[in-house]
Amino acid sequence: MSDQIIVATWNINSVRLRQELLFKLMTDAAPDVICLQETKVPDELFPGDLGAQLGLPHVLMRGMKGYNGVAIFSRFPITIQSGMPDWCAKGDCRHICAKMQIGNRQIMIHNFYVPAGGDVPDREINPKYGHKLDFIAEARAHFERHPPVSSILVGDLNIAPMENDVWNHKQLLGVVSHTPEETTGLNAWRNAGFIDAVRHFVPDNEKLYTWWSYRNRDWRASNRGRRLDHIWVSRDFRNGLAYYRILTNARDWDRSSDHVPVIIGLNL
DNA sequence: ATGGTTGGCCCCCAA
Repeated sequence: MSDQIIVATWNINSVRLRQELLFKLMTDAAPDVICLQETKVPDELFPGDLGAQLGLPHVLMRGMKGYNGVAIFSRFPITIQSGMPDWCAKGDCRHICAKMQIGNRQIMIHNFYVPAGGDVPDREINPKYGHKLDFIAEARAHFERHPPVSSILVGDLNIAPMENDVWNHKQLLGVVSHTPEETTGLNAWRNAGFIDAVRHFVPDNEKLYTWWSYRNRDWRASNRGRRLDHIWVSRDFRNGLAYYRILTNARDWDRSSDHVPVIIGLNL
């Protein structure tokens, strides 16, 4: 017998402002696990009973004042995995790792918020870009030293790695999120032991987006999207991949995030 | 080449 677990990832862009939208996510996708990025709230101010109200009572969070912040809501008990690296020694809140026991299987869930990287794709001029490249290089090195098993890695990775992960490949080659340095780095990280769970289902020549800028009058009409939000699974989970969903309609939810939820069903 | 919008917080920063 195999259990199926449904995992969602979403850059919610302030969990306090948009917590009501999580109930829509529950209605539409019935996830067992929700991983959030950009919660933008210190732990002591995190909405305390939100998880219980969602029916996902096991909650881990790592937040700070004003920006960054990640959280995991789960239907099943989870415990934090301690001893993870402090990426780029910044002490910021861009990663949380949970262990989950389902039956006799122990599953690891990594929730990442990769630095956006600023505007100029040159680390000499723009330290944020250097931070981003260093972050993904460290993450790659970590998973090469510790190859993932029974692991799910999700998050806003802030990189659209493939040509059809952006609305115009040539035009975005010099734009942070789609530069060759970033896409090469992200692919190397993934190849440390993961499969792109969404591209597992969707051919490379098909456009896929999870983010549309706020700076468009009509995001759906212009459709200048990028696929910045990802779900990867370790190679031992390949045969368990059951389905994926990108909740594009969430971009039209009331006061929406600029990112939409990405979901997979995984048979364990 | 530029501007466009949003959230958090304390007036400008990060995205």
